[in-house]
Amino acid sequence: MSTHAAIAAHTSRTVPGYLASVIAMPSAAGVLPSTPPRTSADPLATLGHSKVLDRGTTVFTEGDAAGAVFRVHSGVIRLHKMLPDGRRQIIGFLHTGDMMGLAFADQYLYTAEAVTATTVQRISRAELEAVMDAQPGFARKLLSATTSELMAAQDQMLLLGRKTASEKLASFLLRLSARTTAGRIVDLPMSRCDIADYLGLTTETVSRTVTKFKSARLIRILVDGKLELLDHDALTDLAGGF
Amino acid sequence: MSTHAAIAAHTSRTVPGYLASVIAMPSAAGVLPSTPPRTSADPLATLGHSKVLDRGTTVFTEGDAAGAVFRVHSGVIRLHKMLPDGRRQIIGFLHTGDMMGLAFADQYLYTAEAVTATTVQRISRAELEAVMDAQPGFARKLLSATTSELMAAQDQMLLLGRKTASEKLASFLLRLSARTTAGRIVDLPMSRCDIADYLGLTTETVSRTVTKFKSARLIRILVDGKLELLDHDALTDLAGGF
DNA sequence: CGCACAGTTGACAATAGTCAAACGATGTGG
DNA sequence: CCACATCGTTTGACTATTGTCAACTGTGCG
Repeated sequence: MSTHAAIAAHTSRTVPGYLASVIAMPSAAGVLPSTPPRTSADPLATLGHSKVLDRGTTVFTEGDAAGAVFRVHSGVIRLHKMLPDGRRQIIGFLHTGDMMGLAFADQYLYTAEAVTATTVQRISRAELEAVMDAQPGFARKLLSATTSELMAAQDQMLLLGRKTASEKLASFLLRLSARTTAGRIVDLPMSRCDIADYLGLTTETVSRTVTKFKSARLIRILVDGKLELLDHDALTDLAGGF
Repeated sequence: MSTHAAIAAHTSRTVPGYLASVIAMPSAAGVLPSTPPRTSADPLATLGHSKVLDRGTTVFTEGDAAGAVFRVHSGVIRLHKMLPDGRRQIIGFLHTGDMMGLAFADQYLYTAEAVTATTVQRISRAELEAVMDAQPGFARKLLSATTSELMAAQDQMLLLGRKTASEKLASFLLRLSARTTAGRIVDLPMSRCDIADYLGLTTETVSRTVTKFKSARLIRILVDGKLELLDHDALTDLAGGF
């Protein structure tokens, strides 16, 4: 179980807190050449300030006063919740462009930590509110992003409640591969323990299932935390149409 | 397992669909006497039309073209997703005031069915869009509601991924009781199978756990699908601080 | 009255968890 | 430069929680 366990961050949490909203709003860097000059630039671009975080750093902790939202500019962040005895459930992994901490309450509802070295942009609640007031379309963008995140959360409920270990791992790998443009190569920056706590399994079960997939020639482990999907179709069948 | 199983409604669903957003916007009936006349009345009140649904009726099915959102005026609705082999995961139960189907995509991502006799208000996407255009604050209300729903989904992930059968049932009963004002009496309109598919368990395990709670004097079964919480504190401990 | 169905209970099986040991990579200090 | 410590991962043996299959009970409805 979670190596983190130990003393659970069990602050008072009767009040609903901030929650994550993944906002797909790629930074200017990735603009397609064919795209005409955009009429509405990123309204958050000039707000707040950026921070560089080492691997393992905590961005905020469940129960903390929630004064700001964050946007990931590079790297991977994990969000998790904990039970009093230290059992951990990872709520999601955030990549470049994703936002976290968006909500209308006064405490964070989960902990955010850097899986890899990351840069995040901190935007205070006040600033965010100001943008929503100034730009009528912005709230709808946030709504759209939050809605997408909710969809993902519902898929995850199906996974956690009804899928077997193999199905969970297959789904996880396919989702990661769908996220990256690079065909069959998947980047796995997180530990087996992180994967386990995301899929509702133990490290041992994840490890055994990975070994099973290797033996069945479904995947191949590469160097540097990368992995190749050898049989996308078989994995898709396993994952249950997702 | 789900008695529903049989032939799974396995339509094409590569395109992301509509998703649920629970909108706490109590109807005029429940206005507090102390509340001053509200400046902004329910902007959806006059839209669409109401339908009365029998117990068991399907409102919409996963994969259907998503042309409208719905608001529950009375009764209880369940939302579920299915795997190709018929395994079912209930995503949530909706009560009076809750909305479903809100999203920015063209297919419903889950099925909605009436647990009890219900009345629902159907609002077309076009009408909803029009309200968002006309009332700048409305998108933010929807955002707030969607955000709350996402918080609930994240709690459910923790439950599904990390809690034991007893902890799941205790959490479930406490959530239901928190929803109703009537102290220790909880209304359980859904079947054991529904509860099982919501908690990621089987009917048999739910039944056994209920029996265990009865033996331990934690709960008492009443007539007509009602139940009394005899030891709220013990249940809270069991549920893991929630 | 009896059929149908939800719920309960029992016996047994299986998936995943627990505990433990060993392995490999990485980094530190002698 | 190598020994050693540490951490993440893998593998094994065993356990246990939950699922499966099946029978039975109780309740409501035709």
